Amino acid sequence: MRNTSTPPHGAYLWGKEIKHMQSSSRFSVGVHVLTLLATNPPGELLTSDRMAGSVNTNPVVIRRILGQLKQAGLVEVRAAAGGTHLRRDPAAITLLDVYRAVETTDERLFSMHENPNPQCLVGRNIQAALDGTLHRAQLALERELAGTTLAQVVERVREPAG
Amino acid sequence: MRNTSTPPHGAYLWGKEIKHMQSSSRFSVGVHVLTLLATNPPGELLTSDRMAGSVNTNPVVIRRILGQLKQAGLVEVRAAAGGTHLRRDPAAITLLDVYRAVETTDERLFSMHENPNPQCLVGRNIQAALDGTLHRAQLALERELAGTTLAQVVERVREPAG
DNA sequence: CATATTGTAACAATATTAGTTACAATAAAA
DNA sequence: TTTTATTGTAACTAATATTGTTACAATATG
Repeated sequence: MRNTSTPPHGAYLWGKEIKHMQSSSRFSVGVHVLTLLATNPPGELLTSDRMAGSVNTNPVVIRRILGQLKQAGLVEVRAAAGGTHLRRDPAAITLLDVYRAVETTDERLFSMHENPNPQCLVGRNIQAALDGTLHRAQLALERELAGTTLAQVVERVREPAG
Repeated sequence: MRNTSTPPHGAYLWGKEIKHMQSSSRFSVGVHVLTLLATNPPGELLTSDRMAGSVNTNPVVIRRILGQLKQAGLVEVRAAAGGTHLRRDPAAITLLDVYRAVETTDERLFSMHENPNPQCLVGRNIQAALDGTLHRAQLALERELAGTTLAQVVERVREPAG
């Protein structure tokens, strides 16, 4: 019998201790929502119900993601007879901003098995041996996401061919 | 009521239609196992029980991953009084090989919400607008994984400081 | 004050993962 | 040939994440 009391596996880089990285559709929904806001006539607000109609989901799902985008400073949400609008120029919002805003549970791409046997050379050193590569892999991915702005997405949505 | 019959969300690039990308510890366990095999005296075999002792998990978990590594041509597994040994030089196995071998359920990093409203400009074009960036992000990550070999991991395990 | 909207709790359904037990199939060794 | 250790795999549990849903209090706008 092994691992009866300890958690089965754990996180990789950058603090927090949550288990899985479960890439969700939150990221694409987040980009969708922000694109809607960016293409909305300036000054006008959008309700979660309207946005849910475009994404084709439940308004609560939109509100949950809006809450994350709000916390990241990307949007302002007004209750009551309100709605949402962007707080930054679309050219100043990158896909990495969105990714980081919505993928809260575990920002790492790789999980590590938690309790390798320290009496074994490999078990003792495998984590440190992998750390650098996995970190670089994550950075490479984030660099790509940081290279696309919401303004560019809007442009491509407006001109699908070009 | 929306989306009552269709699956809630779907995969992104490259065929297959499975739902979540749930990055597991299978990748790190796979690398751990291969590192054990690479540091094992040549000619000798390792049993799943021995490897489970180093990883600190159940032998069946090891055998499941060995099955995937075998299918990818990285190891040869012999039943009975058997065990496992590498089928390639450690310098000819990259971390991308391992990643692809074990992350079978969904090799994509990003999922897309599946049924955006086609009557909306954004809903109609958001997928295509995101496709290129997400593809490049995935390629950037894979390029990093392809840049580290099992031989390098072995080296770092043997000399943790350098 | 009336009202539309947000924020959030609570729950169901689904999926993935790690861990576990059990056992038939297999091949090496005695 | 028999014994035996090991693999391969099915079946199950527990934990967790996610999406969708209902319900309703809080809120601010008009």
